[in-house]
Amino acid sequence: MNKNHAVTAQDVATKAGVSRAAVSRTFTNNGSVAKETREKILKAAQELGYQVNFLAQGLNRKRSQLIGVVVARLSDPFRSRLLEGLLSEIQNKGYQALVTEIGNPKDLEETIRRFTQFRVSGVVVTSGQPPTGLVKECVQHNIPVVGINRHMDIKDVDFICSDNQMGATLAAQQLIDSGCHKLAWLNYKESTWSGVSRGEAFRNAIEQKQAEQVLNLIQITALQDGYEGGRSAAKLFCRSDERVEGVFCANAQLACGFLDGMREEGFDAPRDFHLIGFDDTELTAQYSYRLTTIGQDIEETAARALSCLEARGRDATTEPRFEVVPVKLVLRNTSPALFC
Amino acid sequence: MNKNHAVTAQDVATKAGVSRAAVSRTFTNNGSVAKETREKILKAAQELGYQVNFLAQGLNRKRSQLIGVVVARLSDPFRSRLLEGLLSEIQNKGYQALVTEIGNPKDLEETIRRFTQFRVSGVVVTSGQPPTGLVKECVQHNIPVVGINRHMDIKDVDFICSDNQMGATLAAQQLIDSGCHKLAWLNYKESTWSGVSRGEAFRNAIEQKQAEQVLNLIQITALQDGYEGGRSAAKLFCRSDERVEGVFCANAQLACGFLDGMREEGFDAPRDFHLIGFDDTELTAQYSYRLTTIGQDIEETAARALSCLEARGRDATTEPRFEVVPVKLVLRNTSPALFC
DNA sequence: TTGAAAGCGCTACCAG
DNA sequence: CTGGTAGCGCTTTCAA
Repeated sequence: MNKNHAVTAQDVATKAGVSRAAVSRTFTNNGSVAKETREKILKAAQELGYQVNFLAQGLNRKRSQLIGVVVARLSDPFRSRLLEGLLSEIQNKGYQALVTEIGNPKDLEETIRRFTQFRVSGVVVTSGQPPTGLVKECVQHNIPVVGINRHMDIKDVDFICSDNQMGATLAAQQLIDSGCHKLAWLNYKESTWSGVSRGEAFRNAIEQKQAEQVLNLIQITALQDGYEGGRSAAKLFCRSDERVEGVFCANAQLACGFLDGMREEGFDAPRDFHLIGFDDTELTAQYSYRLTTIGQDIEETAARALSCLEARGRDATTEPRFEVVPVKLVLRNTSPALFC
Repeated sequence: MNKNHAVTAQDVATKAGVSRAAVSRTFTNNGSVAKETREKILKAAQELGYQVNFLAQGLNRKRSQLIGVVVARLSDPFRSRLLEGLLSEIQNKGYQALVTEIGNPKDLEETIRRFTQFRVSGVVVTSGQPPTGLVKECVQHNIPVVGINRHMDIKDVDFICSDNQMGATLAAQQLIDSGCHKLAWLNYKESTWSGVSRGEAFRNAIEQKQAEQVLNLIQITALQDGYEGGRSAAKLFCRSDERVEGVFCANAQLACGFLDGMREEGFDAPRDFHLIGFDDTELTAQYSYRLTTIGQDIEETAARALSCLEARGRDATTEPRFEVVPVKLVLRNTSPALFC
């Protein structure tokens, strides 16, 4: 077999009877190598089982083919779907994902620091509010940063975001067309930027429609996030005297919880009210929920994120982008299609 | 501010008036450094914002503080929970996770190769059957490998596995104690080792009980995996003449799907039959399912996986471990607690 | 097109 | 305890 020691470019060079510079060139498609030489090298490498040492390569280039990904609460199906999409895109582009989960936003600092220590080629933030200072550090280190479904006022950071405006408008349209007049917006008390932004867009959409007919919009606030938050919100809501005909939720987990909470209280959709959630996940499609949702285009989002990273990697002074990815209305049982 | 160039150990050394060897020592807690010197260095480092370059460090040590994690189908809540647990453990122990998702088992080869190129400190395989040859390659490179919820006959690889035997026995016990005589085992046609193993254990448990009373066990085979697999299996099953009182499923997704499929056909648990699934996830706890499940101890599993990696990292010739993690029965609505 | 050589930033050994 | 030094394996000018 092979010697116990890992096989290096020098080994290949020796075996092929060339310099190790030539080996490097063939493997990085960088300099020019005579076709014949190249083949000799490839053959030798093959036989020896040579593989580039990424650590050494990165050290030299001052840049690894690693991409840092910041995630949180993977138990939320949407978040894990997003991670899945990112992983797939990252791998397709020939990078490797360095994934860090942050429990509380404070961890983000240490995380990003770690990323820089690995000289990552880019950082994707899908959770937490990147502390401005830290991101600046990345920018200083010349590491591109892209945020997904969030926004901050930081120079030189790109953002990819689902079209909350469009989503809210589609939802409002659907609810109103279904004949709902008493509408509600359900969101978590300490919602992220995404949630807030969806709420504002929904309110705006409703206000526009108010020119044509009388509409009523209330706000339901969940004290927790996720499924349980939605569920308790529903129970609390039922105990109030308010009634509502159409509900739009900041995310799918909240929506599923709300639906279940209402069911526990004896109400159901679409019989007693209509319900639309943001984030189309496997869960929302399941028979017991069949939630009408706003579907985000995860593949597109991931693709654009990577493309931002690469663009800014090439030229750090690119004009910061804020890209909006179209969403679509996925009609299911909780607010069914209209047959007019 | 700082010079544009990243600050190196040499910069710190110069500023502190020591050699860069001393800097290295303080930051790796390796050699011995006078307390005073150490403080000088730390201070200088602080002021300069020095951070170890992990690429250089890894290159030297021939080992990075990276741990490779192989995952698949993160859309399955159990899998994403497991990843979450692993990430948390990996980070707590001071490593960073290099996560790769593999679509089909063929990708595993390239993946593991990439891992070795980064000189990872270990590899956790949560999906796919690691091709023996590849794992051997890791072992040759002296990279510890641990598999979770799977098993192969490879020398020098450790395995951590939920106690399928115990889970199946608990499930059998519960169903029988609830008065079920006609039992069924539901699994995906091309199930992984875990599923198969759970099925065998269930069969055994039933057979043991048969000494005491007349029991009947049939097998329901899902043609797809996951929720949809369970759902179609239920529909198919209902169309047959078979009837069943207690069903045990290889995993939670299958179980949820089966339940929904049965509901679509007008049956429900626990009214018409009892149902127990493997994998306790957030989904199974939700009101619309409230599935009785066998709960795996993910934190414990992750902790043991890491501990195996570290043990084998220290001494590659450790006796291969096959560790079994206890599970527990989580009683919910689909097979409620007995009050005897 | 090719090879020699100068590092990338850090660790670890060895002598002092 | 400390500093000098020899690499780790690769990339990338620079001449030839």
